[in-house]
Amino acid sequence: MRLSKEDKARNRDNIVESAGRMFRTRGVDGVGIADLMKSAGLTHGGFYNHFPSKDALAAEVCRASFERTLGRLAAAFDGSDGSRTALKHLLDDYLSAEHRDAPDGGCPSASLVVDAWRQDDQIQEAYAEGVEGYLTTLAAEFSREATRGGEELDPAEARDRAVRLLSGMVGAMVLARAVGRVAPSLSDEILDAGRRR
Amino acid sequence: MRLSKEDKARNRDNIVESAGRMFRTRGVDGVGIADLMKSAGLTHGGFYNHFPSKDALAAEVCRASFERTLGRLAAAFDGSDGSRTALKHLLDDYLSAEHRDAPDGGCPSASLVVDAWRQDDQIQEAYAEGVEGYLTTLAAEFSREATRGGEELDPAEARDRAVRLLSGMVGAMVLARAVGRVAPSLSDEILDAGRRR
DNA sequence: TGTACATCAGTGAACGCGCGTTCACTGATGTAC
DNA sequence: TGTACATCAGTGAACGCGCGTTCACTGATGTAC
Repeated sequence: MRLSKEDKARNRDNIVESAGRMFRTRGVDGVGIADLMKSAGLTHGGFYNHFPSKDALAAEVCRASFERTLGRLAAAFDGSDGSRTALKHLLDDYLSAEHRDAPDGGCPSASLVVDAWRQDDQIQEAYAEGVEGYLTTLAAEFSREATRGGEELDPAEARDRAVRLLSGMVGAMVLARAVGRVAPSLSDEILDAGRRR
Repeated sequence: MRLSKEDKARNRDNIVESAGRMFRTRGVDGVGIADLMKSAGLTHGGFYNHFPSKDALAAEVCRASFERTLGRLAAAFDGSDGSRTALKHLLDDYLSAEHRDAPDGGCPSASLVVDAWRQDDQIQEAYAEGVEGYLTTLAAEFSREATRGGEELDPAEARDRAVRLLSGMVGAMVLARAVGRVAPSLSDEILDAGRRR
């Protein structure tokens, strides 16, 4: 029962979408092909009509996740009204209990960081591109806010701050998740301290 | 061929030691019982004479790794000569290329952070205790340095700084590792920016 | 536009492999007398 | 202190399971004429 091109494309999107949610929650190793195809409403055998391997899917998922969150980030910066800096707003959203407890729709920098380290290079490639995108966007916003405040900001310094901000956010998030089930108050404390940055 | 108690204890120590190195490098899921027993000079069947399960070993490894690195940290703080703050020295050591490239002897906060998140609660328990130990030690050193400098430091503020320092270090390290193979210069940049903190 | 045929997305069984765990066995160690 | 027996650490085969991947098959879609 061959499907139309539109149906096939929709199925492919569904696979990437649900794999994206599952990989971010359980890690690439924590989700089987059968799991993820079932969650997309299909059976496991058809997987290879869409992707050459699980690693290739993971790389695509990484790309797609970064693309979406980067888009949201850029939109938030563009729509910023200046009453409160957009970067402060980002920090509060990022280091929230909601984000910690729902990795599936959240930032791939934090949820896929170890998969990028330990899995295939394809995934690391997509991950590194995503991180670079984040840094560029963050550095631009640092510069924009400085300019708006009438200050001068060396581009290298803006970049430096972007790197430290991302490191701090990712570190706080992975730590908060790593103690979340057994030490919830420590986990909250880590998020709180990060927000007071 | 039953072994003496001393031999058995030595074997057990060897297992914890080599599992510690392997888990930190490849993750708990990345190392099989057979692998790790072989690396300790034994065959896989004997594993269960020492540990009730792989998760139990992982928790023990987590405890042992934190204990050792915490001991080193405390010793470094005690032996500090004050010519350069001990915390600055820690930051330089921690965010070095050597530490990034050799996770096996390094800080478990960074290398086991995702295992603590996604694996069994036993591991998370040991991990959370280790993090708590780090934070206590770091906060005490913040207070000590402030006192030495003739300043007043609110304990809550010292603790806050400790949390942010650890988040920043762990975040920079996991990010640097996550892009290290495909984007070595970005990886170096992340470590450099963290050290300039 | 209609027809005949090739293509190919999805299905579900199967393959081969590695994993965590169990088990019967061996023989040196520890212990009761 | 010496002896006889129980204990138990290590060995390596085996078990059961789930995984990534392959494959023969089905039948609707796409296409050549």
